[in-house]
Amino acid sequence: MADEKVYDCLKLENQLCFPLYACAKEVVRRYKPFLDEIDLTYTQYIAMMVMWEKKELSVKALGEYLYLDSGTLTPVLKTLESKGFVKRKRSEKDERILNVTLTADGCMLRDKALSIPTQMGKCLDLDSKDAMELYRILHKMLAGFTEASEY
Amino acid sequence: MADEKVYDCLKLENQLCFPLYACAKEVVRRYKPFLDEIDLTYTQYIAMMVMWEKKELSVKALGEYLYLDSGTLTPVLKTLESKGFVKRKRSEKDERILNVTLTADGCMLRDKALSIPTQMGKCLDLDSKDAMELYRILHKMLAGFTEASEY
DNA sequence: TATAATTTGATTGTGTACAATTAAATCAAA
DNA sequence: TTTGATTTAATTGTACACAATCAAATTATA
Repeated sequence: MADEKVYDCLKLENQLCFPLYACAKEVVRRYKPFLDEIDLTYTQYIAMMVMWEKKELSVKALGEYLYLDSGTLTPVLKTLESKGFVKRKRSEKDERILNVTLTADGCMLRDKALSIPTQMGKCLDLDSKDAMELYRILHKMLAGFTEASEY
Repeated sequence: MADEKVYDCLKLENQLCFPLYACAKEVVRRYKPFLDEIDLTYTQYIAMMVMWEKKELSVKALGEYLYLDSGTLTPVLKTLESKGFVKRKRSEKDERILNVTLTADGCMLRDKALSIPTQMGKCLDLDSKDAMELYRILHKMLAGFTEASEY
């Protein structure tokens, strides 16, 4: 009686959220040895990815790309600035806006990071069909989230 | 020249890890309003899921289910104990082992949690085919991880 | 133009995550 | 059986993550 079927929906193995949560953590953990070599944490790495692409960006815009708020980004960006990879500067037109720009050192770091995606790909060993499916489904979910939060 | 194709592999949109990381965070965030009602955080919730099923467990065994180490679990379990949902007690046979047991209050919480999986399911709005695919791929990845870390 | 509302980051506090170290207990080998 | 290795949690330190609040600047409105 203690293990009635009513409770099956609360079993860890029947959750979709849990493998998502656990996988995300494990993947970030697998990144660590590679990211250590370029002195970045995972959060710093994805922030740099956007910086490499955009060169200059406000904290707000960066946060929208990364799904992170200023409470998380402020310390991350301060660390990246102390490492000399980005500069933080208030906009002259609107002092509420803080613009983040890539430095020469930050730009050079891009070349050091080039090998990381391939190395990670190997260590996940997911066949390309599954990888594409996973990519598709996750982006579908994310799209649903941004849609739902804008009313 | 600044945006050569060599760097495409470092674009955020070409990563598989990033939507995984972002989705996991968003899903946990979506849980919050529901979990607030039973005074649990997400980590506490998944710990309770295992406790509801197993009734009694060592910290180590719990950590293996959740992919979490004692550095994370110790404070989580102390909080759950302070809320009266679990008891922590050293094993008499082997004092290195700390056994966690479900209390009557902890057991009762299970009924309050019953509606959460359904409510979350609605708010993710993923069709069942995609949900099954996602479940399959994530578990495949997790299996690959545990395999790779046992040598 | 005052005043109110909004935008934007920063700050604060709580709660994970995890590596590295410590400490205690148990187990294994010579 | 004593020493050495292993197991198991706890502790410490660093780094997110996010809700809530604050503060400053800008924009909109009466």
